[in-house]
Amino acid sequence: MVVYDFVKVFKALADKTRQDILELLGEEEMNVTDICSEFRTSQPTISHHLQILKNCNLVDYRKEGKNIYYYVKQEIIDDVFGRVVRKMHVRIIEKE
Amino acid sequence: MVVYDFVKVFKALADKTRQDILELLGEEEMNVTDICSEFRTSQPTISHHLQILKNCNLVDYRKEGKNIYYYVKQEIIDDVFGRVVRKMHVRIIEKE
DNA sequence: TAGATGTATAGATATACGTCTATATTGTAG
DNA sequence: CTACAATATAGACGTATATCTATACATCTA
Repeated sequence: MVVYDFVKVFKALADKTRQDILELLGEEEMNVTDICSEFRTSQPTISHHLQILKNCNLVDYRKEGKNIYYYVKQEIIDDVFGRVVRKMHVRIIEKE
Repeated sequence: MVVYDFVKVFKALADKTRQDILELLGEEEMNVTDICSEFRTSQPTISHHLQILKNCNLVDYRKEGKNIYYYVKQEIIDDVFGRVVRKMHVRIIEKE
């Protein structure tokens, strides 16, 4: 059974840039250069954010030539938030 | 319509002590002294954490004499996580 | 009204974090 | 092999955060 460090996960989510990156990657995988072009932040900073998201297992990457494509690990997102939702007794209301 | 600052909320959740406080309060409301007795942290520090949770609307309090009882605002938790779950396309798996 | 109890605020301090520039690393193509 | 393109790492810097002690504020009770 996988054990999550919820503090680590929430810390990763507690930054606007990383939230935006996750939202971007939620649509489709992207390489670092393309991700960077969506922000006014330097490439090394984006790289740093990607490492943080990777460190808590929310994203992963695959290499293709000199490009590195990052993508969301949806099973992990599902699992983590499933646990959070149960732990916090969240009632998910369906959106009309 | 309420607009949440998700960064603020996740920052509030990105601390073990605050997660533990929320879990405690998830069971039943508690006054500050009783909350403190569950931690090895000073009372001012606990007070500080409670203010942070209060600031992002995850908890509220009621006064009763010289005691202040803090409690979880479950509707907010439900609403916030409902939004997060939709935004991140989370599939909640029912636990067997 | 004094003292005691419960809680918050102020101020100090150490550590963590987000950002940048400079540079290293990896991979491709001439 | 060299030059360029894509990405990561190193190191510096300012700000934010978690914690503490001391103290203020609020409320009850004798």
